[in-house]
Amino acid sequence: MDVCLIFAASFSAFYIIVVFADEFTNPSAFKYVSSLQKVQSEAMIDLRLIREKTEEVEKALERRNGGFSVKELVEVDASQRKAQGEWEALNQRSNQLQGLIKAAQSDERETLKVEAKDVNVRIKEANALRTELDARVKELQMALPNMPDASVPDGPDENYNVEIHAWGEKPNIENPKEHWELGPPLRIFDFERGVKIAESRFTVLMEMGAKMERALMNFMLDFHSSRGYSEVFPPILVNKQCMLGTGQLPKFEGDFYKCADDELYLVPTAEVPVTNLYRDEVIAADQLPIHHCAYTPNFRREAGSAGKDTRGYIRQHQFNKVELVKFCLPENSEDEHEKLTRDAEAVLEALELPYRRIILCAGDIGFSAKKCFDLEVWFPGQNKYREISSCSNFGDFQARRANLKYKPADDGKARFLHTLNGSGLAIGRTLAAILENNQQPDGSVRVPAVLIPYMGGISVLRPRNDKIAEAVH
RNA sequence: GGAGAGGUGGCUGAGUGGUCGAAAGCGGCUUCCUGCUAAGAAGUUGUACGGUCAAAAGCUGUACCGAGAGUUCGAAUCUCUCCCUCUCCGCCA
Repeated sequence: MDVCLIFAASFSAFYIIVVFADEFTNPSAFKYVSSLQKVQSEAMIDLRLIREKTEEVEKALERRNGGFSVKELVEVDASQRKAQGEWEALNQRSNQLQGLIKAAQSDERETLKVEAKDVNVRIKEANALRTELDARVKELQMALPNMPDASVPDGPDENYNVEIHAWGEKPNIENPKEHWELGPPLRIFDFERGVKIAESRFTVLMEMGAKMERALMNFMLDFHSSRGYSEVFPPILVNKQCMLGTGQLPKFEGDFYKCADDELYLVPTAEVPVTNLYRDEVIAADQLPIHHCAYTPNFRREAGSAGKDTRGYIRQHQFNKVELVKFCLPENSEDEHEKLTRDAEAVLEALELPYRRIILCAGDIGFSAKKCFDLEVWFPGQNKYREISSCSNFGDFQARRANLKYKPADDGKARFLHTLNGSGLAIGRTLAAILENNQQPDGSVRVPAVLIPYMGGISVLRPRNDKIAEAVH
C-alpha cells in the first residue's frame, strides 16, 4: 500500500513537471497541451467537438479505464446528418407542393396531389431512418463518459490515485476496535434486526446511534448553510430524466432502486434531484454561482460489491448524506471545485477526524466527472483511510445532459454552465469514524465538541447492558 | 380514486384546417426625445440542427404551439392514446 502510494506520488510529481516543462519550453507541446485544455474546458461530449476533434476526444477518453471508442459514433453521426438532409429536402418539396396546390386550378391540383402523396410516403421513410439514426447517435453519445481534465493523473485504477495532503493526527489507541464491535454494546447499531426488517446491508440505528445520526445531519446542514450554501430538501424519488441528466443512466441501470409501477427511482445521492432543480432552465449570469446543500437518504443496490464491507455500517443499501451542489460559470468551476472540497474538509476538521485528500486518477474517476478529489477519513480499527466524501467537477457534462444554461451579461446567447458536487459528508461513515477515532479503553466514546450541543449536551456515549440489546430469537 | 377544465413564445393571452413561428399586451433590447428620474416615440425581440461565409454578421433550409400516433396535398386548429397542471368531491400523514 505504502509502496504503491510513494510510487503514485512520485509518478504524479513527474507528470506535473513534464506538463509544466512542456508548456514553457517546448512550443509545439505547449500548443498541444493548450489545445487539449481548450477541448476540455469548452465542451464535454459535445457532438460538434467529437466530430471535429475526434482524435483529441478519443485520446482524452483513452485515459479512462476500459477505453472508449468514438469511431462508431462519428460514423453513425455522419449518416444521421445525411439522412437528416434528405428528410429536410423532402419536407421542403412537400412545403412547395402545398403552396402550389393552394394556388392551382382544380384539374392541375389533382396532379399535384398525386405527387404530394408520393413525397409524403418518401418523407415517412426518410423520417423513420432519421429517427432511428438519431436515437442511435443519442444512445452512443449518452454512453460516453466525461473526458478527464488535463490535471488528472494517468492510471488504470485506485492504486494510481495521488495523495494531495493529509490533516490531523491519527489517534494512538491500543488494540483499536472496529465500529461494528463498538456499536452494539453502546446500543448504537442493531444489525440483525435491520436484516429482519429489510435485508442484508440494512441497519437499525438505536438510541444514541439514532441521535448522533440526526445530530450529524443537523450539524452539517447548519455548518454549510452558514458558509453560504442554501438548504434544499428535495424529493427522494426522481424520474428518469433526472437520472439521465446527472449521468447515472443509461449506463448504470442496475445500481439503483426503481419503483416498477411508476418509472421513479430512489435517489442514489442528493446530487440527482438537486442538480436537476434547474433542468431545462436558463439562469441569468448574475444569479451564479448557486450553492446548495441538501440532506437526503441515499439508496444504492451495491451491485458488484458483494463481499466488500459485509460487516458494519460502511456500505449500506440505505444511508444518509449531506450533499453540496454548485452551479457556476465555466471560468470559475476550477476555483469553485477547490472551495467545495475545502468546505467538505472543514467538516472533518470541525469533527476532529484525521483525513487525507486524494486526486483520483483517470481510470478511477466517475462517469460524469472530469476531475475528482476524494476525502478519506482515518479508521483506526481498520487501520486505513476510507472514502467519506467525493468532490467532483463535471464541467458542462451534466449541464449538457440536463440542459442547464446561463445567460451571459454581455451577449444574449445562452450557454451551458458548469456543475459540481461533493459529499459534505456521508453521515453513516462519519458516525462510524467518530466511534473508531474517539473510542476509549472502557468501550465508551467521546462525542466531538461541536456535536455536543446537537446531542442535547451528551458528551460521552457509554456501554449499556440492556437485555433488549441482545437478540432474542 | 371520481367528476370537470386546461396545457400556445420570458409572461399574460388570441387563434378551430392553408396566407401562423404564430395577433395583442406586458417584459427585454436598441435608438430618439427630455437637467436627472419618471413618462413618451420608433424599431427590434424564441430554440435546436443544417447550408452559405476564413470567421462573425447577414442571408437561407428544416423542425418545434405538452408527448406520440392518425385523418388530409396541408394540422396549433380535427380524431385517438399517453403525460402533466388546475378546480371540486372522496381518502389520508
